[in-house]
Parts: sequence; C-alpha cells; structure tokens
Amino acid sequence: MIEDLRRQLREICRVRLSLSEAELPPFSVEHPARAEHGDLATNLAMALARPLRRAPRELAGLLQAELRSLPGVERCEVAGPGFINLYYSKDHWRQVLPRVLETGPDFGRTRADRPERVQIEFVSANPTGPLHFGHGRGAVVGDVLARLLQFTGHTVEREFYVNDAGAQVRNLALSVVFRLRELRGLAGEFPADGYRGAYVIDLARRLPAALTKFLPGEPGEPDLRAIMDFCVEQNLADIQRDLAAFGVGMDRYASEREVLSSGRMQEVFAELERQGALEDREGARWFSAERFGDEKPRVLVKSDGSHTYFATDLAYHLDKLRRGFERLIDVWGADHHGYVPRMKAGLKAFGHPPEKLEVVLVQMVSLLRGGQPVVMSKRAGEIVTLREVIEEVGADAARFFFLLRSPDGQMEFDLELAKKRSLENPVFYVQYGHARLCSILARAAERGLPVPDPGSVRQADLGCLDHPLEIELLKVMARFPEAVLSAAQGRAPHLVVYYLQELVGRFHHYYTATARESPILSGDPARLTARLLWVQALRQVLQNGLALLGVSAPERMEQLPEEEGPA
RNA sequence: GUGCCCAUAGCUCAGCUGGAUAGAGCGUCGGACUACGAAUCCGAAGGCCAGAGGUUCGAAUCCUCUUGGGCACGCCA
Repeated sequence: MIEDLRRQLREICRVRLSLSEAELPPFSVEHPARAEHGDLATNLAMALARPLRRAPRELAGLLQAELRSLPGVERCEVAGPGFINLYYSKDHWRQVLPRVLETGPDFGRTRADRPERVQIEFVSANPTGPLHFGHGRGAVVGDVLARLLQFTGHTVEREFYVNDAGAQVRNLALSVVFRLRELRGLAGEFPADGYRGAYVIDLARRLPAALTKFLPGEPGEPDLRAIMDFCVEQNLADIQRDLAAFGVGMDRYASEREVLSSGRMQEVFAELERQGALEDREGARWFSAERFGDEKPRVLVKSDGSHTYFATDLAYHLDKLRRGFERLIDVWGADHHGYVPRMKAGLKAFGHPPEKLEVVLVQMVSLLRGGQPVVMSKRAGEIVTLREVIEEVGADAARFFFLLRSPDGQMEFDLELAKKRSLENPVFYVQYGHARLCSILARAAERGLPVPDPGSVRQADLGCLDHPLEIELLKVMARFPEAVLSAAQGRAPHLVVYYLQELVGRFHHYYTATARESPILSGDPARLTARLLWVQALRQVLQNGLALLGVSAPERMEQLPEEEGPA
C-alpha cells in the first residue's frame, strides 16, 4: 500500500509539477498512529515546499485534487502544517480478502526491487562442546532473517562455519585424554585451557577402542589427531541435532580445515604480499589492516607458525564472495564487535566493497529463573545448554522469546516465564488467537453451517463485512506485507512479532466486543459466509507470520490443568 | 584510556532513514463468563523519552558534551 501510494505520488509530481525523479525530495508515506489522520498520510507537500518555494498547504491543496481521484480513495484531507491524509473506502479494504485467500501461504511474499544472492552465516559455534543457551538467540535471529529475506524475494543460503582446525579443538582433545586417563585410574594433569564440562567425560567414555590403544602411555600426534576428529564429529552431530530440535536448518557446514587445505590461504598471502600489505615482525606475520580502515595491523600467522582465526576466516569470507554471493550477512555475538572493522579491512584489501559484508550483532542474553539469575560457572564448565532450554520450555516459546527483542539490545530470558501458560507469556497469546480462529471454524462445521471455501471468495458478498472492527482488521491484514518487508530490510525479526501481537490483540478485542450482540457464527447466510472468509483470512495471515518465525500455529491449545497438584 | 552498543511508565521493552496528542505487555486497582475457548476482554492510575546544549517549520529520533550501565580493545575464538 505504502509503495503503491509512493509510486502514485511520484507520478503526480512528474505529470502535474513537471518534476523529474532526481528533483523529488525524500518524503514519507506512513500509516498514521491516529485514525483521525487517515489510513495513509504523506508529508510530500511539506517536503516540496522548500525546493519549490511555495507554501506547504498550497501545494497540499494541489496534490489533494489529484489524490481524490485515485482508485479506492474515499476522502483526502489537508491537515496541520500540510500533511495530506488519505482515507480509503471500505470496499477497497475488503479486497484484501481475495488477496489473502487466493495467495494463501504466499500472502506477504514480495519481489525485491533488486533481488540479491545472500549468504547468511550464523551460529558458527566451535565444535568443542554443546550449544550454549546464548547461541539460541543468534541461531533464531539468523534463521528468521534467512526466512524473511527469502520471503522478500532474495536467494538465501545458510551456512555454519566450523572451526575444526584451531587450537581449541586440540585443547578439547587433550581434555578428553585427561578424562580418559582419569577413568582408567591413570595419572595426569588437567591441561591448561582445558575444557571442564561434564560432556568431556562422556566423550572420553565414548572413544572407540581403536583410539585408546596408546594407553597406558601418552597419545602420539596421530592418536591425538584421531581423537580431535572424533570430538569434532561427535560435537557437530550434537550441535546439528540441537539445531534441528530448535527448528534451525543449515544449507551447508563449511569447514576451516577445508579452507586450509584448499590452497586459498596461499592465494591470500600471495595477494597481500603483492600489495605490500604483509609484514614480518616479532616472529609473526602481520596484515596491514590499518591501511584498509582498521585501527592497527593484525596477526595472520602466529610465531608458532599456526594461522590465527582471523586468517582462515578472511580466506573463508573471500571464498564466499568468490562463490558469487552479492551480500554476506554474519550473525555474531556482540562481544565480537571489535572484529568487524578487521574483517571489512580484509575484504577491502581484496577489492571488495566492505558494505558487502553486513554484521548483525546479537547482544547478550542473561538467563533467569523466576526473576533470579541462573548461576553458571564458565570456569567449571557449568553452562546451561540450548538443549536444556528447549527441553524445559519448548522450541516455540524459546524461539518466540529470543525474537521478542531487537537483536541489538541485551535481553533477559526467564525460564519460568517462558513456561507459564498465562497472560505474562506472549507466545500463548498469539498461539491462542490462532487456536481460537480454528475453533470457530470447527464449531461452524460442527453446527452444520456452510464453511465457504477460500477459493469462493470472489462469489461472496463481502459488503456484509461492515463492522468497524472488521474493517479495522482488514486494514491490519493489508499491512502484513509491509511489516514483513521492514523486518527483512531492517534486519529486525522482532517487528514481525510485534505485528502479530497487534493482529491477534485486535482480533481478541473484536471477539469479545461482538460475542454478545453478534457472534461470528450468527446472522444471515451471506453475512456468515463473509465472516467465515474473514476468519480464514485472519488465520492465514497469522499462520504466515508464525511460519516466518518458525513457531507453530496449533489448532487447539492443550487444556490447562484445573489446579496445580500438591507440591 | 580508546572504540562500539544501550538509557523511553513501577518492571520488560517497541517506536529511532526527523513529523501531528510518545505506545504495548506485565505488575497495581476496578469491572466483564448460563455464550464462537475468560489462556480472553474493558476501564483507571502511571512519563521532564537519563541530563545539558545545538541543527529546523518540527527532535524520543540527527549532532556535541555530561552522567550511568554493558561489551571489546591478545600471536583466543
């Protein structure tokens, strides 16, 4: 709608004011917060006032005459300092119904003006242990961003970068060896920077016999490599299982080892060398990142000869671009924010515009239980895993909660709250709305009332929908595609959540407001038909929104227990 | 010390590419079930948008400074 009007306004400016595209000042078109300001409002007249050296209200009057004759426009007013407020006819809004019901699951899908091949890298947790609950936020933000970008016309691939070559995996293997020896009653010393979590002991127990042959001696390098492989494989399998349980899918798992063995590293060094952007100093090899917008040089090869994480990650990012992606989106924990200029500098050195890489920083999550912080000791390896959270509150609630806040704000995640079947828990509010809509349709069928097929919407007399709240809901439905678009463009999945809360809220309001004098399942056949189509459309929009969030849309909510059992 | 993020109702947060009288949920108080699901709804109270300057027709939104929080500043990832 907004885009339609924007287009129409540009056209009017071109024809009536002989303004070229380039001469058009930026102007707003929005859904005003207040109903008295119409269905859509624009500040175009005010924006034009300065360049045209004419009074805003005078220009507004001029535009008003044109806007009045636009299809669907019922009223057009000039208000305040020069706002133009447009009111559309009820019939115009009723046309949302065929759009929703005929496109079904595709309602809200848009074609991007400029579709891009996007690669979105997220989670990318080290394969050194299970996913932490905090990974959940990045996982769901990345997942929903991918869904949103796809739904708005882009080609998206989701990728998980596995750091399977670094020192961390070696540390884990050493920790596993220590636990193994411990299990066998052999002496040993806990490795420096070792992993303390209980899962390390599990890994030691699960080591295949072939990998423990070195006992009671110490593992040689080949033994250790084999144990590293085993650990990576096991941990990755666990991670994949947890992501699947969380509704997060990946198209590809990229491996750091592959980057190292691909020859890409050599190419990276050769190119940097050619540019004189490499410097050997203090036994290490440095990239002159400060020449490309970063603060200072960064180490690529450590004095022990191994690559830094940055070195392989840069090669990996260059490889993504080589694969033809026009845009790279990385979802990182905010504690990595200092890393952004470094990576952009790296891309710049290779002639890529740094804007191609977009980093969505996801802020920290603090875990609470009934308002109290959950105590965790990272040192002792006591962490709350994503799996535990999913098992306790369910994937739907966990996803919804992570999506409730803008990614760039810190948030609290209260386990008790996420489990509550109550008003405090917004997941159930939205899901209940869907269940309620389903329930109405089920009840209609039960009573033998004719439930119209969505495909018959063009035959129905939609004029029967004349309750102000019914029209209001039509307007909200019509806004769905815009809500999706702004969520996608703003990399802000929470906007979809807010939209759904509004949609459901207005429906609940309508439901109770009409329950007494005019329930949905009442009235003459034409009216009933129109309302049942309206209900189906609402349900469809709700389903589409929930699908974007990866949250289920249950047909009925499980019954609450009448009372809590004895404690 | 330097850089990034944040500061909006008692609490948790939207709104931030400048627009009209700043919103929602929870919590508090008061109401609505012989009814399509009360897991819902209605109403009330609650604000110097951290503070101070600036930019302009117009600022929660943009700029500067201050204060108060978080994070990052390693040859860790």
